[in-house]
Amino acid sequence: MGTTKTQVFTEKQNELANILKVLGHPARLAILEQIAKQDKCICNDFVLEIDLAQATISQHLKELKKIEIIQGTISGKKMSYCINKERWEAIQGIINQFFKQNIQTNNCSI
Amino acid sequence: MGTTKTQVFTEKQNELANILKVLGHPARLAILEQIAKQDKCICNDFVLEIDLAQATISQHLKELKKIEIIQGTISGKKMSYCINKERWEAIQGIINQFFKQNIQTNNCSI
DNA sequence: ATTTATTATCGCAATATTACGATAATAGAA
DNA sequence: TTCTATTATCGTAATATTGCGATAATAAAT
Repeated sequence: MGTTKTQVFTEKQNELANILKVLGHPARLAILEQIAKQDKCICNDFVLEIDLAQATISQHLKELKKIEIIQGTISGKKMSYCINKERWEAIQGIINQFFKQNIQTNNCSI
Repeated sequence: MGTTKTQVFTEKQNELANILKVLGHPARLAILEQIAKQDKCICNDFVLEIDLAQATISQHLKELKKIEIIQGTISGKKMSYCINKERWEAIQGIINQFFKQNIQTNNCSI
């Protein structure tokens, strides 16, 4: 227990759930917002802006990298993170596809 | 520890993160899909469709109710769940607002 | 009144997540 | 080379989540 029973669900459901789960943390949203609007995006920037330990920020960055919504390049001793715009839009698309499904509004008598 | 440091983030970030977190589970996506497309939506329907114990389904329904994306009405001894369409669309809007923020694409040399 | 069907809740075990200090690893500066 | 800055990773503690069986609660059926 404690583990999600992924075998029970479709690939699509698991994939979307995983994306949403990663996005479902305020620190990760804050990081994304900051990367999106800023020019130079190194990990230390986040540490200065967001009141979390450097180790914690680094962990969150790793999660975001896993769903490929951001990517990092090494530039000297610093790390430069940026949005993977294609993936960003793809994710937006996947989410919207979910929300655009037809909703039966006549199923409940409210 | 183990707790998200919500004080550190904006109301908006926490709110969106919370919504995404709830949506970030395949069982809850499956439930939403089933409610959305079906006509009669009682808890037992989910138990028959989704291979999870009744107690587990009930718990997931509770999570979904918390963000008000679904609502339930008692009809006899059965429970009728349906999508809260207004909220559904509002959530879609909140998510899209996040994704529509301007992305600096020239921040990383890739 | 008793039984049955339906759903919520409780209590628990297993696992995951969050956060952080300490430390490693690396590159540039002195 | 030695020091410093930057970032990742390890280990760990606290808490949260997931899932389930058992049980409670309620309404309908018998």
